[in-house]
Amino acid sequence: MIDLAQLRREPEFVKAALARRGVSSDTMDSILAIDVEHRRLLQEAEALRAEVKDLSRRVAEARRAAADDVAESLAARSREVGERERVAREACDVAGADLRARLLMIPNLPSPEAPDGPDETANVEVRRWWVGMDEGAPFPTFAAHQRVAHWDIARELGILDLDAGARLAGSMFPLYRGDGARLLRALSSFALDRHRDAYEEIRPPSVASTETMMSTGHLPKSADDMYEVPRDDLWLIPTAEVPLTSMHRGEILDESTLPIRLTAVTACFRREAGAAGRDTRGLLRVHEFDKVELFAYCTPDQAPAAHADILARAEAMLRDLGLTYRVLDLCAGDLGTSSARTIDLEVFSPGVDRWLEVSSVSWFRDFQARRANVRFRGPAGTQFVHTVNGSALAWARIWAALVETYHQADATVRLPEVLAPYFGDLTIRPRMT
RNA sequence: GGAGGGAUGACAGAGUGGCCGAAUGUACCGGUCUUGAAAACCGGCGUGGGCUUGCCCACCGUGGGUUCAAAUCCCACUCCCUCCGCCA
Repeated sequence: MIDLAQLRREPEFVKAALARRGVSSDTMDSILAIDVEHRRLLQEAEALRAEVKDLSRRVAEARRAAADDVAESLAARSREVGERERVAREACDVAGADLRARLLMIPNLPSPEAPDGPDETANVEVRRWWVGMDEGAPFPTFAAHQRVAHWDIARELGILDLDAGARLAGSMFPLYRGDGARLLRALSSFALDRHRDAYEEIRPPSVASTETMMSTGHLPKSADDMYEVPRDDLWLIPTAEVPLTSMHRGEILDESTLPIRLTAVTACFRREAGAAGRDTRGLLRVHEFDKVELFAYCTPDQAPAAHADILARAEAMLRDLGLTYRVLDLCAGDLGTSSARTIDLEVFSPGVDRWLEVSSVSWFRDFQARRANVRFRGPAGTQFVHTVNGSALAWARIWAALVETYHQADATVRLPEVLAPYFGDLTIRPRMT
């Protein structure tokens, strides 16, 4: 949630920032108008409330003085004022609820560093990396055997059964088998071990309450993108960011404990409601995938370094996996609701000949912390923490990129050395069954 | 799923209708004392909101209700503990 006090204090600044991501100035003006009205009603209700309290106090005094008739007349007056207070309070609550509902729909202010632009076409490519680049090698051309789509390779090797997944849950719910399943397990272990030096491993629930979903900004705006369990008022998490952000909800942290850095592997569930039929072959876009997330609660001062650390770790993993990737600085118009700045990592998957998003490293400033009410106590008093997070990494697309990149001329897949401790024999051969 | 007990400030723990936003202890911060520290003593010490910055309002798990007045009474819900049942 944006800071209402800031909106009042410097409305033109906030409007200008939000205009960069398509929020109209009229929208903000109507919020400001409701805020004025809400405060007027609040003052009215509170003044009446104070009067009721004062009268009640005098009732008690009169009772103590055994002046029962005085007490009764004071009580009668208080009843009357109380009735007016109830009316004022109701009007105030209506305005307050309206104000809050509108504020919840307002996205975060983009960071000044985020480039201008209306949508993903304006994202800025910061750099590319490929094996051998540092030694001056040109962007790879990829051999013919690398130009085979992962779904074809996977069928041949028997490591992915999309038909079975569809039978179980519908299309875009992949079922991995054999070495395909084992590869996912290896990737998660590889990532979690790698970040153990600084990030505490968490295994959170895979579902979250409506309140929890509100904290990260996924609700109310993105309800259509998530799976709901209405009977129990729960939602399947679209990312570990959701539980990790709420882990310390409502707490006041001691500054000395910051940054609190966490990592978790979870299944991530996405309905992909707006993307039906687009880029959905194979593992390009699926409803469920595993992902290792890196996350930090930090002070505003620590946030840039924490954000950079997550980006550096995600990139280092891609390099160690020997995958070709590029780094995109998301423009203001393409940022997620809660984010002030986001750097995406896209891996190049030669068989499908496209860049696939495998990580999104975001800095939310205090937007999520304000919703989740996570603060810290420092020398300057109590203030909201900053949250940052990023994937390291999303496995379905990494799986696809690995299988395509490392597809050999002999039809096997030869995985990168870095996975040896987790996968053993790095060669995936056709299943003998 | 059933029965019972509980939820109060950083923590512990009083408070069962009326100056209770809340005793007391611990922790924490400042001071006195001390060569220094400890102890002792003195003082301070929750969060958020509104405006005429001194006042007002809200917050005792959450949401309703009763009352002139609710931490306190009533109802529902959530979570924790104990026991029973079921169970990977």
